[in-house]
Formats: sequence, C-alpha cells, structure tokens
Amino acid sequence: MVQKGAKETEPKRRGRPRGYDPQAALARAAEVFWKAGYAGTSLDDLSAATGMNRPSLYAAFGDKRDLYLKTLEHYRDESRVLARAALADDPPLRVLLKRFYDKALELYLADGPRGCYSIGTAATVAAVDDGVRAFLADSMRTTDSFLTHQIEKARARGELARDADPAALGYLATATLHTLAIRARAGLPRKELNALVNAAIDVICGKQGRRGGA
Amino acid sequence: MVQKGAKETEPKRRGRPRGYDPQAALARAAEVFWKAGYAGTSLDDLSAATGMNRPSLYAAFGDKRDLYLKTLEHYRDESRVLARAALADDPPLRVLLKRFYDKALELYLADGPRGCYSIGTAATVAAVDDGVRAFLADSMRTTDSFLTHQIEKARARGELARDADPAALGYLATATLHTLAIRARAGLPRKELNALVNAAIDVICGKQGRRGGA
DNA sequence: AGGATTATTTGCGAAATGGTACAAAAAGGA
DNA sequence: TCCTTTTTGTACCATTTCGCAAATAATCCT
Repeated sequence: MVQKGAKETEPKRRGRPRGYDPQAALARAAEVFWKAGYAGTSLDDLSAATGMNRPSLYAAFGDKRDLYLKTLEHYRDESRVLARAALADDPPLRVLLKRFYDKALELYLADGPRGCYSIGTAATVAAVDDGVRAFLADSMRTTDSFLTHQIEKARARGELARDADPAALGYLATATLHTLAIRARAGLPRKELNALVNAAIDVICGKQGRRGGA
Repeated sequence: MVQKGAKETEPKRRGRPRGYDPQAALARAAEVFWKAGYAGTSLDDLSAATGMNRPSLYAAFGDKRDLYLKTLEHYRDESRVLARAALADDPPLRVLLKRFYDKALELYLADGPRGCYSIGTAATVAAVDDGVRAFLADSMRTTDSFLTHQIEKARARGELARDADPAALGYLATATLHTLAIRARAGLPRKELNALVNAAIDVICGKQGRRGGA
C-alpha cells in the first residue's frame, strides 16, 4: 500500500505535473491580499503573484473566497510556529512577552507597514462573511487562551503578584497585540511600537505604571 | 451684507434645491461602507443607501474615495461628541472609562456586530492609500492623547498610585478600545466584551489583577 | 418672460471582475 | 502506441464597476 508521510516513496502521480507548490502559492496570494484586502484584490492580482492562471487557481484552491480562507489558515499556522518558538526554553513571562511582541512586529513590518494579515484584512470581511468572522473570532480566542495560560504559569512560578488575575491580564496582552497590528498598518514608527510593547509588559508583569527605563 | 451663521437670514440659494441633507447622506453612506468596507461597497450600494443617483453623489462629495474620507471625518466628529459627553460632569477615572467603553460598545453593536467604523474599514485601506493611513494614524494618536490626559488628571487628583505612568496606561486604554472594536466586529458576545472592559478598568485604575466580582 | 444658476435624471462607455469551457500539454499505465 | 489522468493555457462570457455627458428640472433674479 501507499506509505503516507514518506516523501521519497510517494508514487508518481499520473497526469501532468504541477507547476506550483501549494504552500508557496498560498504565501504569494496572502502577500497581495495583505496589501489590498480581500475585496480590493482581483483574480488578476492573484494570478500575477502566484504565477498561476485563473483556471489553475480555481482548480487548486476553489473560488476567490476559498483561496482567501486558505491563506488565513496558512497565516494562522505560520503564526503558531512563531508563538511556539518564543516558548522554546520556557522563559520568564517578561522575556516571553518581549519575544512574542518582537516577533509579531517583525512580521507586521516585514514588507513595509502591513500590520497583521488577519486583523488588517479579515476584520473588514468579517461583517459580511460568517466563515471569515468565525475564523477571526476563533483566532482571537486562541490568542487569549495562549497568553492567559502563560500568565497563569508565571503566576504559579511566583513571577507575578499572587492576586494577579490571569484572565484580565490575558485580555490586555491580547489587546496589546491587536493595537500593535493596527498601529503597524497605520504606519506608526517602530520606535513608538517598541515603547508600547515595553509599557504593556511593565503593566502586565507587575511593574504597573512605574516609569521604567529601557 | 450676508449674515453668516444665522440660519433664518440665509439668502435663498439660486438654482434647484437639494433633495438631500449632506450630513444625513454621509451617515447613510457610512452605514454601507461600515458593512462591506471601502472596496466591497459599490457606487450602486451608496446610491441606494443615500437615495442619490451617482452623478449627484459625485457632484456633492467627489469621487468614491473622497466620499469615503468624508464619512471617516464625519464618524470622527461624531465620536468626539460621544467622548466629550463622558466628561460632562468631570467624573472619576473609573467612571469615565466605564462610560467611554460602554458608549463605544453601543456604537459598535448598534446595527449588529459592526465594530468600529474606522478600525473595521480604514485599517484595510490604509496599506494602499496614504490619505486613509494618515487619517487612521491621527485618529489613534488623538485617542492616545485623550486617554493619557484623563489618566494624568486622575493621578494628579490622587485617584491613581503616585508612580503610575500615564503614557503606559494610556496606551493600554487605547489598546482596550481597539481590541473591543475588533472583537465586536468578529461577533464576540457582549458579555465577553463587558468582561474585558471591567478587566481593563481594574488594571488601569490600579486594582491590578484583583479578581473582581461583577 | 427669459436668462442664469444649481441640482437631478437618464443613458452611456470603457474597463474591470469573477468565473468557465475546451483544447493542448505532460505525465503514468497497459 | 494508445488510453487515461491531471494540469495548464487560451479565449471567452456575463456582469459589475466607476465615472461622465447632456438634457431636464427647479429655483432666483432682472
């Protein structure tokens, strides 16, 4: 029988070979959607970005909406990899959050001030498309849970005040990510975004409102 | 000479009278842009919403982008009225913030889960339109300043710890507004949004991380 | 009454958009 | 070699989109 997961034993597919890599095509498509949003991106734009003609895009990914949803999932999966990387050596909360936000900012500023793909584009579509709305809602709840869980761990390890409320701080940690996403897209300078990151970390980690030096 | 500002002495305008009120038309236009975003809203949609034919829309407001920018300004002006109303009787910071966020949520949920007009639609356009980006950046800085200023006042009045940092807390207060805007648009239930408001207020006003009831 | 001014209406045009049918290309298998 | 399968390419379609020209309507002014 066919061995799944072993690339070198994959049987030769009949028919003409694909001229594209699905993951690479999704990443290319996301790049153009990231700039102009869903409605502002045409099939010609997507075709040019992926190097695939329109019938090929349809055959590979379905219609425009299907493709967009797949790019959102692709972005979510890539973002999770980044989040997990921040946990690699089980760092203190302050270090974890700094890494997390810095990684996010790298992503949000990688190709000019594009901000977060999900918030920058899916928020607009969410009001008129239930599938996109569900994706966005899920995405936010996942972020809440991730950050709240890290804050709980930190409190249990004595890094936070005993009466710190992880749910409340988790909300604020997610709110920080969201505001960074929008501010990055609005072109605010990296220096301001860094200041915001440091401020948020100080508040969340218990140096509330202290005037902290870098 | 003509008396400006006195409506009853305004001279009769020559020519055919207008069949629309500019402010009402802007509000109607904003309603449709609010749902589908800038690129997802057609001139036919705007025409139907405002009751004005397309040439009239062009004559009154300019092209589609001009109209959109005018609706953003209209929304900004209306929002400022709401913010000032929260200040009417110079309340303590906790009361002010509660009012501010509650008013925002009323606006964000007034016609189903539409969220904030500016963040829900302008963020997407910002990446490809410098005018919209500038509007969004300005808008966020104005909110920062407003909230930071209120926090400074509260600290001066002894409502906050003496070492509270208004700039840091101001950022978090704005971040809270932004996350509410996105969550509302993503259809998260009002109950969750209320919980987030209460959590943020507790952290900002100095009951950091306490597990608060109701 | 006629002219000037301003607003609305009708109809149109060029271009763009999302999607599809079908032929051709490129492979595996008998 | 021929058949089957999968993918790509070409051409096309119906509809939508944004913007505009010109005629008409509704007012004020002389």
